[in-house]
Amino acid sequence: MANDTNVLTQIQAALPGLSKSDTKIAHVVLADPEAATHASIALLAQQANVSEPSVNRFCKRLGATGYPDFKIWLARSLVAGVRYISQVVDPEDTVTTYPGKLVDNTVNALLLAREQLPLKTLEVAVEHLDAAGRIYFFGMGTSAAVAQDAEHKFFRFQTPVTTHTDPLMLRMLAAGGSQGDVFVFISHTGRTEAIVDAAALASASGATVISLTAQDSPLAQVSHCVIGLEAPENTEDYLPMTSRIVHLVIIDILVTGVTLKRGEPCIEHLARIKESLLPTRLPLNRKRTKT
Amino acid sequence: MANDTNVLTQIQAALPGLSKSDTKIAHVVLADPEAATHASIALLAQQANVSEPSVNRFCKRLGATGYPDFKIWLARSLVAGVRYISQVVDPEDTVTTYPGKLVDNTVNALLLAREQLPLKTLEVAVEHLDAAGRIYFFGMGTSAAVAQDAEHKFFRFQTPVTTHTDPLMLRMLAAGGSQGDVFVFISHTGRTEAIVDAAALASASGATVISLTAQDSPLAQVSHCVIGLEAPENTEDYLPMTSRIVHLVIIDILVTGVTLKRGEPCIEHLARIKESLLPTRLPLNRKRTKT
DNA sequence: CTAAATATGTAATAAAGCTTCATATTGAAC
DNA sequence: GTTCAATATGAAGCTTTATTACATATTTAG
Repeated sequence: MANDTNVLTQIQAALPGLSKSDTKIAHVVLADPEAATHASIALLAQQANVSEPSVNRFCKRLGATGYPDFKIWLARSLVAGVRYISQVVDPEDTVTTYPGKLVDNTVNALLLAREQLPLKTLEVAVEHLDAAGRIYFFGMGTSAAVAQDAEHKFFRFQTPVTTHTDPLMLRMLAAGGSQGDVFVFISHTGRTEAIVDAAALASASGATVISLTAQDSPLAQVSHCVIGLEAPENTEDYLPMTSRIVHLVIIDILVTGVTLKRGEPCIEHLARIKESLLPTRLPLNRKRTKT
Repeated sequence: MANDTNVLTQIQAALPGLSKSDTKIAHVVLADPEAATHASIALLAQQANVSEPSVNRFCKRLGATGYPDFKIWLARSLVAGVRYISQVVDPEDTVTTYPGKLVDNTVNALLLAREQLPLKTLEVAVEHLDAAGRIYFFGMGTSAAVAQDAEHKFFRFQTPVTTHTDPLMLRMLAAGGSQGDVFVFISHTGRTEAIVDAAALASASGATVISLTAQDSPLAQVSHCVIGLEAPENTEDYLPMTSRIVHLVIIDILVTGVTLKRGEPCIEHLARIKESLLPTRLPLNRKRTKT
C-alpha cells in the first residue's frame, strides 16, 4: 500500500465510487477503525453483512496485499489513540475530551506537514539564511509570536536579526533592503495586506524574501522562496490554530539547517551561549530562602 | 495490551530482564519494527533464530493476545513513518533526513504529553483564568514567545491581559498582585531565578499563581496550580526545544477550556473579533497592483 | 431485452498462528 | 559438584484465519 497516504482518509476519498458491498465495509471500518484492527475477517464481514472474500477484495483494492496487511495500515492511521481525522471541539466536550482532541489535531497537522515538507525549498531557504548579512522576521497577530521565537533562535547565530510587527517600521525596513538582507515573512493566510505590501517592497529592493505562508497566496506570489504548507483550516471560530505550531517546527528546521551547514564552530558557539545562561538558573529542587 | 504505553518503549524497558530467546526477538523487532509489522510469525522466528512458539510467548508476555495482536500494537507505535523513539540530529544528517526527525521529535513530545495531561489541574487552571479579573503572562527566552502567544489568545476574552519579560516590571507587578489577579509563569526548566522570585512574590501578594513548568521544579514549589509536564530534555545543544510546542498546545487547551466554560456569548464575541480582521486581508489570489 | 462486464457469495484450499507435550537449560540447595 | 525443581525452548499436530477458484447474481451498455 502507498505509504504516503492515510488509510482512513483514503477510504473516505474513495467512498463515492465504491460498490454496494465495499461501501458497507467502508462504513463499518470508518465507524470504528480501532475495532476493525482487532476484528478477524469473518467478524468484519459479518458486521458489514458481506462475505469474507468481499472484505478481502476491498483490502486489495485499497492497495494492501490482504486483510492482515490492511489491518496493519489501518493501525498505523490510529496513533496511540489519536484519530488521524481532524476532530472538532464542540460545546458538549468536557475536560476529559477536548484536551486530547486539541493535541490530536496538532499531531495530525504535523504529520500532514511532514508528508509534504518542501525539502528543496527548505534547503534553499537555509542557504539564504546562512549567507545572510542581516535577517528580519515579520509576523502579525498569531504569527508575531512565531516571529519572536524565530528571532530568539536565530539570534544565537552571529548574524544580526530583528523582529517587527509595526506595519510602518515594516514598510521602511523593507523599502531600505539591499542585497544580503533576508526578510522572512510569516503569515498563515498570506493575505494580510501590510505583510504582502512589505514583502513586495522588500523584493523590489534587492533583498531576498522568504515566506512561511499558504501556497499560492498573494504573499507567496511576491516571495523568492515560499515555504508553503497546506495546513488544514480550522473552521470553528473558537478553535485555536494549529498552523502556528507547524510554522514553529519549520523554524526549528531552518535553525537546524543553518547549524548543520556551519558545522563544528557554530555548535561550539551555541554551547557557549547556553553556558552564559547558567547563572540565571537555580539548582534543581533547591529550597528558596529569600522571597 | 495496555494501551497507554508504546510497544517499542515497553520492549526496550523490559530488555534487561528478558530470557535468551526473548532478547533475540526483541532485538530483531527493535532493529526494524517496520519490517516486523509485515513479517509472519515464521519469518520473525527465523530471523531471530528461535521457534515460532517463542515468538508467540514473547508477544503474550508483552500483554498482547497473540502475534497478530502484537503486530497491530507495534504498527500503532510507528506513526506514518514516525519512530516513537526520540531521534537525535547529528552532523551527518542531510536535508532529506533532519527535517523529518525534527517533526518526529515534536510529535513524540506531544504524544507523550497527551498521555500525561493533568486534566484535573487543567480544569482548575481554567476555572481560575475564567474567574480572573486580570491575567498576566510571564516568560523569558524561548518562553517569551509562548507568553506572547498566550496573551494574543487570551486577549480575545474581555479580561485584561498583559505579557512581560522585563524582570523588574515582573517583580513590581508580582508584588502588587491582589485577589482576582492570575499570574501565569511559563518556564521550561522552572529554574530561571527571576521567574521563580516573581512567582514567590505574586503568591505572597494574594494573587493566583499558575505555572507551566517542570514538575517539582523550584517554580512549581511556589505555584498554586502547576501544569507540570515531563518533556523529554533535548541533550544536544543545537537541537531546538520541543517543550515550547507542548506549552503552546497547553495554552490552546486553556483557551478552549475558558471558551467552553463561557459558552455561546463568548463564541459570538470571538466571531466578532475575527470579523474585525477581515478588512486587513486581501482576497485570495488577487494580483497585486500597487507595490 | 440480451449479452458482456462486473460484483458477490459459496465452498474448497492454503496459510498462519496456537497449543500441547517433550526436551533442554538454568539456578538453587545440599 | 550433583541433584532436583523451575523455567525456557522447540517439534509436531491442531485450530483458526485468510485466500483462491469457481459459480451465481447483478448491473450496464447496446
